[in-house]
Amino acid sequence: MLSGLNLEQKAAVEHFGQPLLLLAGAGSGKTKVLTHKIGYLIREKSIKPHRILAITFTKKAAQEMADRVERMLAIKPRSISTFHSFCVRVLREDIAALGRKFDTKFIIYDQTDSKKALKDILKRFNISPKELDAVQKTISKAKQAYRGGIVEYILALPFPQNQYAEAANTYQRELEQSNALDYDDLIHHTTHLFVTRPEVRGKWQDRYDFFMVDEFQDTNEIQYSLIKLLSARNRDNIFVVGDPFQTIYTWRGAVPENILKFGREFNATEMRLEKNYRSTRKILDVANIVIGKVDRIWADKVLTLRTDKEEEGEVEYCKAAEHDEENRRIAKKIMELASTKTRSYADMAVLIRMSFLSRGLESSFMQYGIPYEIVRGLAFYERAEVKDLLCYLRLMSNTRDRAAFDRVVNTPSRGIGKKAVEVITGNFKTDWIQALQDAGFSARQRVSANALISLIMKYGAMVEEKPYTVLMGLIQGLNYLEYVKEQYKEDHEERIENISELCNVLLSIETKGKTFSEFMEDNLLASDQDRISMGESVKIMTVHAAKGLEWPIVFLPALEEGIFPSERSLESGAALEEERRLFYVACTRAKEGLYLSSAGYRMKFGRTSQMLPSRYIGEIKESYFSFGSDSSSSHL
DNA sequence: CTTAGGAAACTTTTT
DNA sequence: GTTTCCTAAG
Repeated sequence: MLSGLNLEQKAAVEHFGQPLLLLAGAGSGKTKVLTHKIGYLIREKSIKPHRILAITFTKKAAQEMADRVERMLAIKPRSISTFHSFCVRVLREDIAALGRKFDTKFIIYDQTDSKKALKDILKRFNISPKELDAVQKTISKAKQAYRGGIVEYILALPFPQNQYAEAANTYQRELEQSNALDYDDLIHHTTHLFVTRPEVRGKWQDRYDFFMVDEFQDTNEIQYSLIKLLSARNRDNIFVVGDPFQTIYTWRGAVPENILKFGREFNATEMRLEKNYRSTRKILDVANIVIGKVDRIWADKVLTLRTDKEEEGEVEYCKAAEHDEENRRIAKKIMELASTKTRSYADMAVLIRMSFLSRGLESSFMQYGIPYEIVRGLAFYERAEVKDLLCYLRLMSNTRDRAAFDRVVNTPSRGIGKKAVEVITGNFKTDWIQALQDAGFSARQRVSANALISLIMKYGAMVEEKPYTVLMGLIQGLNYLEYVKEQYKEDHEERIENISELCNVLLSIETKGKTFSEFMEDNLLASDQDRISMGESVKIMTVHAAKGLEWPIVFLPALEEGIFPSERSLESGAALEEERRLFYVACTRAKEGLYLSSAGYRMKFGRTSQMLPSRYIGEIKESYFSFGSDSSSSHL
């Protein structure tokens, strides 16, 4: 269990009997430690595999850990999951104990669903839609803080946030009515359950003997509380891993100080991994230069990455006149590297600060015939035609789902517009079928409403088990393909392609015997990383999505003030610190080659504006090398 | 209630 | 350059 580990890694694996805080730098082999630790606990400490709860940041990380453990021990560990999927597991079992309208078939609202719902509510409360993001953020903050009631928490905030309390309350009631939870609710309601229902808490506490949390710097306040609650009966059997310098999620509530808090409150032993096994020397030098200056509270936690690698590796910076040229140069470099036989396209990734940057890269890669793949969120499931159809299935599966109802009720148009929907909403008692039945309509609307009702009722009973069959019937019943041809004249072929792809996906779900709800849940809890294919292609993705991953060759384009660091971060010191950490994360993804670049001019909102090279370039140049000032491309 | 057309707003980062 | 919003005619 200890073979192939260095001294520090070994010490962390063998440590037992007291909480352990492991500060693990980028590429220092922390996944190795985590998996060997699981193996060690099972083999040496006779802890049952399913009694070890390991929390990771993404499903992909969980999957990878589970695979490695399985290869090592031929045992499939069942309790490696993300915070969100762990909470889903708890709630599927015990949500009734909350004493609300939810039942175990609750659904999860994604960002779009919850934004739509909230937008509607804001109208009713005469709050400007401009404040939508602020309201959503406030609600999220209230849920993450977990100080009793959400409404009370918001009321206690300063103006104008305290004005959002009523809207927040309505939002929560609507979610409940829809049997729906948003991402924050998953964790909030679970914690609430554990706090208020000792018997539920006790049951879950007793299920586990050992706790592990990865990426601890990215936990938020409520996740910390949740872990503390869960481990209360086994306070010594907890192991957390983190790196304060890879904190890149404070904007969504991550509290890196949780690392310090954990050290204090759990009286944890602290260990470090500073030896880097990933990157060559030049790459680490660059990363260390940029991360050099950090907040004082972290002064004694600084990890300086070291390597024994003989190879120097390559770091290059290239300044192009404008973004098209930059993209062309990247494409050329990729072609050049790929032609050497030692490199394949799959060895390379382009990491970007903002997703719109992928467009230019995409068109230049297309021109050069470079196989590429843009890794991004739910793109496919967000296509209008795909979402329409899925919302029909959602509504069949859960006739309380308001977001699905709103989308479906008049798509394709059936004469039930805004006014009519208001009438229906006023009639809502138990579910949308009932509301449709009870609404007073004109004769024509009655006919369409009844058609919709019978369509939903016809398939309602079988949608879970036979989603593909239902989808096919639905497309027929709605004459949906005709509607798409009519509605989207220009690109209807592509859209029909998408629908056909959706059919394929649901067919495979149906053949595998998975239910529709399981399929939806999988998708909603998946991370960007879960959508990366193994294919022979250059991956283009955001730096955030690349966290925890590595490639031999990494390109970092658009290193310009206003892009990286981003425009919005320029006003705040804390935000700039986070940009710096993000840049550090980006650099440390590379094993052998790191290609930095910027452009002098870039298109923004369809206008060309002048750009200055990022401050990070300046810092690297200054402390690293003599640099031909006119040369457009330099080796470091 | 629907549709078409033009204006306005818009880009961080995501489980 | 693209998506969303708004208005007015049918």
